[in-house]
Amino acid sequence: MTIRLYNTLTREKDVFSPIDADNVRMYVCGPTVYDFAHIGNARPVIVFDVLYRLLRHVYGEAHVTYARNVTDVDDKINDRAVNDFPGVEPLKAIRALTEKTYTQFTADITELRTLTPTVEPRATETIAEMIALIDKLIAGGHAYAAEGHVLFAVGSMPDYGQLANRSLDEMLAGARVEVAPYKRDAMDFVLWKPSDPATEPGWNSPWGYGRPGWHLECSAMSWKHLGETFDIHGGGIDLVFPHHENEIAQSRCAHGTAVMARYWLHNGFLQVEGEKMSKSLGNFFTIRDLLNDWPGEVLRLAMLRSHYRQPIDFTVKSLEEARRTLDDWYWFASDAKGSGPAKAVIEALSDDLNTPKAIAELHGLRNAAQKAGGDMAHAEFVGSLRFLGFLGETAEAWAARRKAAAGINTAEVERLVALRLQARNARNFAESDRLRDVLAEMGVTLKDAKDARTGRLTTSWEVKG
RNA sequence: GGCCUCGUGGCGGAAUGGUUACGCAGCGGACUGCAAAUCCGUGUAUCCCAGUUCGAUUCUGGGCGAGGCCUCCA
Repeated sequence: MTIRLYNTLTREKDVFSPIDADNVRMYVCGPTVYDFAHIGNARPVIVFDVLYRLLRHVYGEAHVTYARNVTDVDDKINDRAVNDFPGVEPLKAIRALTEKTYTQFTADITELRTLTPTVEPRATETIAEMIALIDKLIAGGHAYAAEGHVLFAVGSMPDYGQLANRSLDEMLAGARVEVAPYKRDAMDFVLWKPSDPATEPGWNSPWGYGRPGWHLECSAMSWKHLGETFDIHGGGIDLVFPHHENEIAQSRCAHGTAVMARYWLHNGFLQVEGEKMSKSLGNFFTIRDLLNDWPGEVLRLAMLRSHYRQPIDFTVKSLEEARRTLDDWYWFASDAKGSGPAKAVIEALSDDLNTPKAIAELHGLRNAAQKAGGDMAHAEFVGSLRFLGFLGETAEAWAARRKAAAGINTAEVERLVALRLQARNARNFAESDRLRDVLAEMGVTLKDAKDARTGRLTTSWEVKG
């Protein structure tokens, strides 16, 4: 199976060929854990989860290493920690905050049916590697210390700007950065900055008590867990510049390598109801908010209905459609045993993670199973769904969610359903229709059928949205 | 100002140098006391202009429109 991936580095769909097929390595920029994760944060988590699943399928579960970092030191975290834990020593305060938010994050994305990465390194546990990286950069003439800071010298790297496809001159022309007086070049970025021991977290270093720059964290964590060069680096498209560009600069210059990662993948942005999500517009949703109203699999399906590089417009309508689809899939699959994923699904995913096409294949498998009615077709449909992270619960549990959400009193509903069936059998249609309306009012949908053997009328019910 | 995406039916959303998926909604039919659910079937689209070509939605150029990045951001 040939996997093709759109590589930001080459601006083309490249054939994926791992450095070591026995150990395929992928790094994805994870969350900065200072608050609840929002639905935009969920996109890369879901997208790269699908890629992880595909790689495991193709190369074997034991042969893929997926690292997704946790940024647990950052100025936003510091500010929040000072606020939430006044009087607590800074390092302890940020740990308390990040421990809490990281736990929330994990709980949220678990509901999105994402697999746990092989390793989830924390920045604060990778400080030694960061200092070692800075040492290497200074020794190689790629960084310099100035006024308690250590800065990366972009001028020391001839092809800086390769990922963003931008030259230094172009960047300077449009730059809106304030230039600190101690910078040699306006585009130089910070690797290490001084901390006030009283109010800011910090660590001892050869350049004084301080903390790492954001970009450095990912270079250190990927190095520690995946090596100097690895296969895939992922993240949101907004990270291309400066974050990923700077990671590349740090890692390549420190290790003297031609590439940091061979394939750079970036997911598109998410909008909400046609507008950029922001707190001021009032369309800001955390994953937790949405999970209160929608099952995680609905969010997951709604997300995968768009190709990962396209912008996605997250709307209530799209969630409703996704829920309808999953209702049908759960109902139709009805806990059948699954086989492995269908070849067509794997092929769709192998073409730069074409999840919309993969979903179309799922519909095709469902309809084929409908027509064929055989276990084989059913098994492939179910197996493909499971492979993509759906059908994570029983059909009964899925239906129960709906009942719980609608506040259904099961005993009362069944009493009314029985009464209606009685009226109907007595051909008292006025009464049976009245009861049907009462039930509809409660959100209950009835399904009438005839028992094939006895010829008796039967009624089952469910909650539909 | 610089860099980069994108523009497909009512909506979402793939693909393709020639026959344009799939889902939702709509419509018709079966079933039903009538419905619903379910099943079967079905209409509708490639932003505009020019070029290349036997043929373009697809390639090239221009235009118009939408969005992103260049600053913390998934």
